Amino acid sequence: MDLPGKAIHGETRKRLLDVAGEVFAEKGYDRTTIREVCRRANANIAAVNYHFGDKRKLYAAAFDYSLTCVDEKPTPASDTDEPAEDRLREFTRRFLRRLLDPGRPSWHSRLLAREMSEPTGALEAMVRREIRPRYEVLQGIIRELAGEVPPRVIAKCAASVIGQMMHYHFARPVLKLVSPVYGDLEKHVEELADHVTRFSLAGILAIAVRYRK
Amino acid sequence: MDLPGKAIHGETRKRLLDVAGEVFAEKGYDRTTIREVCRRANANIAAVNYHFGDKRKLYAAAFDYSLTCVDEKPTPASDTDEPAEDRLREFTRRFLRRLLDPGRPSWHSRLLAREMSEPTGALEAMVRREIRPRYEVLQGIIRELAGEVPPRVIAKCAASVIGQMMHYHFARPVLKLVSPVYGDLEKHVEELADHVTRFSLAGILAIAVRYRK
Amino acid sequence: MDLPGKAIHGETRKRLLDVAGEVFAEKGYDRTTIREVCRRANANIAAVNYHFGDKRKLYAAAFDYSLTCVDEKPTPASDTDEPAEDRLREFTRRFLRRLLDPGRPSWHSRLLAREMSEPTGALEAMVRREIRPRYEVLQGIIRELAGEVPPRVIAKCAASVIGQMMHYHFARPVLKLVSPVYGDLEKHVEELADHVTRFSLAGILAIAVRYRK
Amino acid sequence: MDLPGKAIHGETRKRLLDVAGEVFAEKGYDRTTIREVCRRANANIAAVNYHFGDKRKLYAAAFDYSLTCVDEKPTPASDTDEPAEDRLREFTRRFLRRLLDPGRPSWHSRLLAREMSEPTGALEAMVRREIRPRYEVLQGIIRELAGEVPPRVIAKCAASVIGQMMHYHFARPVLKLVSPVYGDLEKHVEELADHVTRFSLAGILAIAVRYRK
DNA sequence: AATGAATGAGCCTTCATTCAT
DNA sequence: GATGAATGAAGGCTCATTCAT
Repeated sequence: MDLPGKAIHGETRKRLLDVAGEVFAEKGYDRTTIREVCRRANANIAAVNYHFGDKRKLYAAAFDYSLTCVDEKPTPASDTDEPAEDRLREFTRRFLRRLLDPGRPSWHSRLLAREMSEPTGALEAMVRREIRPRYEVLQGIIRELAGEVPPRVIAKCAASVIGQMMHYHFARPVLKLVSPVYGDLEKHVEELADHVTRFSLAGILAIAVRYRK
Repeated sequence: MDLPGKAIHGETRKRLLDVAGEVFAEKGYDRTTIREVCRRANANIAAVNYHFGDKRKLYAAAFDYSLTCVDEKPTPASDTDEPAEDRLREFTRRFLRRLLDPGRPSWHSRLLAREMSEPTGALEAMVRREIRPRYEVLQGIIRELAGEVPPRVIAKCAASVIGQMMHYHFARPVLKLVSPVYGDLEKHVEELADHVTRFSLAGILAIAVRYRK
Repeated sequence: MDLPGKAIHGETRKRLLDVAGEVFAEKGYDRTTIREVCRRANANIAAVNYHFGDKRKLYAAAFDYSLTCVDEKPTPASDTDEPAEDRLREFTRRFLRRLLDPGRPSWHSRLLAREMSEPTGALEAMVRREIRPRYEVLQGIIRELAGEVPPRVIAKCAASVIGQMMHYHFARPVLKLVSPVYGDLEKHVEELADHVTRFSLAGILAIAVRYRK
Repeated sequence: MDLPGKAIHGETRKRLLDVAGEVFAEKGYDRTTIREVCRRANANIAAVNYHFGDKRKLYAAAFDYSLTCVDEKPTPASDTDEPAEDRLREFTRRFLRRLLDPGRPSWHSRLLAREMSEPTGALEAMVRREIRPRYEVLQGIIRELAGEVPPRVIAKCAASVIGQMMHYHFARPVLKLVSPVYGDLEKHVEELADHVTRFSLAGILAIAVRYRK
């Protein structure tokens, strides 16, 4: 007998995961209630504890799941033999597109943003699987551009590149209040990518020149 | 002899404000309980209601108070006739010092960070009073460096400069996980300021050159 | 062996309803705490929220439940072909018995009394289901006694009959203070019913005679 | 120096009393907060406790004060040598006028109504000073109409007369729901007084006749 | 006589969690 | 595998009241 709302065996867990990602991203960990998650997932109130143990573990699972969902290869820009400059441009374009494009399942990056400003312990896996690889790709590019410079300098340059882009994500509400220009800017991803690329390119080279003999 | 729980008339409100700032910054809005604030402020549980009305208003007041507490003048770098390059250096140094120096009452900037990632409505005043003036100072410096370029370009450069620095604040937990280098870096404010200045200087000039005839 | 606090599945709701009726009737809405209701119902403090949503809805449910509990048929006096006079006597007897008999679950009528003096919105259903039918029965009897008189006159007579009886309920504390006689009277339901019947019969006929040609 | 809102010495107490009567009548004892009373009386939050001791005593004082405020003589209908029938008419007219006339300071009777349905202990004085005298006047009239009948019978008749009238006060919300006719009726005090007089007159005489030899 | 600050008790509500089925 | 009933801990808030001035 098929009761309405009764899903296929084992489907509940997946639905829970999907909904949890959205809700956690939307409201943050604390403001999210497992009641709402269960309701939106059309599941029983006890389902979370049944499938995941408790709220925290649901969060961890949702977070982890949000990573495996990302189909896009994170490192395609590195293993080519294009010039480093082009690869930098490609890197920023991809990064910003992913960060700002409204078409994407935004809850993924929002989840990340939340996790960054209030880490719950689920961050580590994410860094290992998502963030660090990107940093490494970027550092590879920078190394090629800068030549023989200490790793510390590479690190600073990488942070400078990423920081410029992340700013448009994190400071979004502030930027909009600072000037209407920024409200408009976030819609022009390509323009931003171009700006960041040029700005960073010059920056990297200027830094590097000090370490050349 | 000062018995706990019985302070000088009118002191409680101030104590509440101080403690609230710390706790809100430390735990975020939701995880903060007015019970804890009151306990740490050595005040009665009803004191918040009496002095501020409710939790949200206490938050707003603490936030606002955290702004008025900042004694440092926000715009000393602009009204000199030093070369723009030096003023940029001075700007980044001040900014980073304020952002990262552990000696400062950290809850001020943490409060800001929280407000940025989950705005509660108290953000607007802060932008008007704190953020925007700084952006304007910075944009003044950039304009001087870049010469005749569209305001939109100035805006992008300003975001690039600020973004580099804010990244060390916002992404702190992530950076530490990415590489131990970053954990060390945040202790060397002067070094970072120097890096950001050089990197940005080159970036700004490179961007500007495209708009020169 | 029945451990307290762990009753048969689904029993709690009913127990809550029963106790709530009593307590609300005894203390009024405001003075009633859900804590006490839960304690007396041997239920957890959160049970009210779980089963009814909140205090107000518990009240509404208890009120409604108190209506469905009344097993006695409200209209047996009307569908006979006894003389109208006898039916009036039967009506008042039933009414007063129900109003004053200490053997009955008093919280039912006390709940009604409370609702009358400070309506909470639950009154409408009660009027529709309990009060109006009785008024209509009574008006039927009066119409038969009075003959062709305007509906407005019927209405006034009905109010006069009911009012006499309700007075013993509502003004009970006052009446006892006015004279000890009243303290005694409320125990003699049959005597009161007889009095009200005779008094009203004469009243109705006296009123009616003015409208006869 | 005269601060605005600063009243003449000793005025506060009186203002408090006035406001308290209104608010208690409007909201009932529990729903009334000392804060609101003080605010509306333009007095300090501690004024109630200062002048009256506590909330309950304020209520008692306001209740008592509401009695002394009634300028109208309660017993003018008795000391004439008009025929008893006319005096009954006059009694009901006064009673209903006072009960229903919207022009009067309604909080007086509302306070009484509240006190009747949930006595707080302030009722006794009121009965002694206000209610009992009226009952005695009415019983005098009835005695004159009924002749030699037992006091108990007089008492029942008095309750029948008063009950008819009080019903329009107490059951007002119910009556309006039962039929729109009642909503209209309460505006026609004279008509109601006439009805009650005729109805009661006949009732009293019919009761009395059984005790005549 | 009167005040504003401060108190402590207690209420309703909400939440994550667990139990019995 | 999954559910609905039931729990207990705690949180925000409100209120009458008192204290020091």
